Amino acid sequence: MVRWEPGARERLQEAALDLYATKGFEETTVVEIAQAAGLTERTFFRYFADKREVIFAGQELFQKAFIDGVAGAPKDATPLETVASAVISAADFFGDDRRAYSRQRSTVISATPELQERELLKMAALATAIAAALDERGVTEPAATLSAESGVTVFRLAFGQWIAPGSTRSLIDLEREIFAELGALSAPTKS
Amino acid sequence: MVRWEPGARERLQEAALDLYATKGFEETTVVEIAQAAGLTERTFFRYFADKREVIFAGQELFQKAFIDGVAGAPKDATPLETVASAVISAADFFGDDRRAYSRQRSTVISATPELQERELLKMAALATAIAAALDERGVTEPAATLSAESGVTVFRLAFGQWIAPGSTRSLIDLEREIFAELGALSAPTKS
DNA sequence: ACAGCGATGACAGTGACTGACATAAAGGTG
DNA sequence: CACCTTTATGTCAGTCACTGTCATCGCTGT
Repeated sequence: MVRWEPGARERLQEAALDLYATKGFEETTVVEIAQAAGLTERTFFRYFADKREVIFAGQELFQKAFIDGVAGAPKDATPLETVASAVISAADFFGDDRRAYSRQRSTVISATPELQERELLKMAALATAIAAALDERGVTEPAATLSAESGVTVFRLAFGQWIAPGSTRSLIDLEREIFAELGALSAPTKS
Repeated sequence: MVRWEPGARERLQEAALDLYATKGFEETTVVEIAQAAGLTERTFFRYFADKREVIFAGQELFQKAFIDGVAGAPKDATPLETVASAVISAADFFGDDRRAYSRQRSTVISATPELQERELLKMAALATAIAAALDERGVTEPAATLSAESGVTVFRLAFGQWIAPGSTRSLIDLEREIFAELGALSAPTKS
């Protein structure tokens, strides 16, 4: 096996993120991305459904980790405990090495409503998949959806703190902390 | 005051929903919507930022009801109770008279990923606004966001049941029921 | 009558995205 | 090695969402 040459897909992804970060999403044309990758516009659209999707490709493994985490949770766990265990186990995907990349990517998304919409759609799909996995385990609605959505929200909050400037704690720690707060929400009023 | 003539904005909204429902969103062009309303494409874009937005215009009052509901909740309520009270009070917006319309609108949205994205963005904005209102009341993060997101999720689930075919119960009832399930989620494991 | 103003139309332009077809490189089969 | 098939890419034309600019039309107050 010779040295790894990045394929067209990888070159397009890198060029796109780079241009979105430097010029801005709207100011970047697909033609520019394609040229930067040494390809044509038409080829771009053979790899990615649209201009937004190039930022979100390759999250299937990460989403699969969530689902597997649900399936692998202890059988006697409550729905929320199940989701917590899945969310925490999926955090392995985000080690310190990915922090800088995640930061750049999130900065671009935060700056672009169009990309935020797409991210919300991905998260909604993730929540739906988690709810379905809970269903497999016998959790009924609406508990399944409620737990799944809560878990995704915790993940998003933890992820936001994880990539915050100056943050140095691990994603797992942050998730655990926020899950604890979630549990405290339904606690009786302190009197 | 003479008889009410629907203005350009209303005609566009009605024509758009009608066409989206009958022909489908992607198959409908903005020119068609404008023609159906007796206007031109250019005028459409003077009233709505894009082809999706025409379906979502006029939700400001409804979102305002949520925020006011948060501000008007009893001072000794927990964050989750506060949000529940807000969500429940905002349900007044959806009486039985709006059910048929809401159904048609939701059917169109469910059939169109592009519209789902926009709806998710609106819901995310609503959750952010609710969290900010909680902040005003002294609720700290991440409890504020967690509560707000939970409340919005409950609303979405209840709304989904409210417009389900054959459904006849009131939105408020459905919301109460699902909030109860949410509270039960963090209950100790039944042993 | 006229000046100003708000709503609309007309028109040209950009850029995302698609379908159809051509081409070229890579690999297997006789 | 000639041949065929597959796969990746380029080319081109076309549609449609969306924008900037300028013209026009009708109303309103003076």
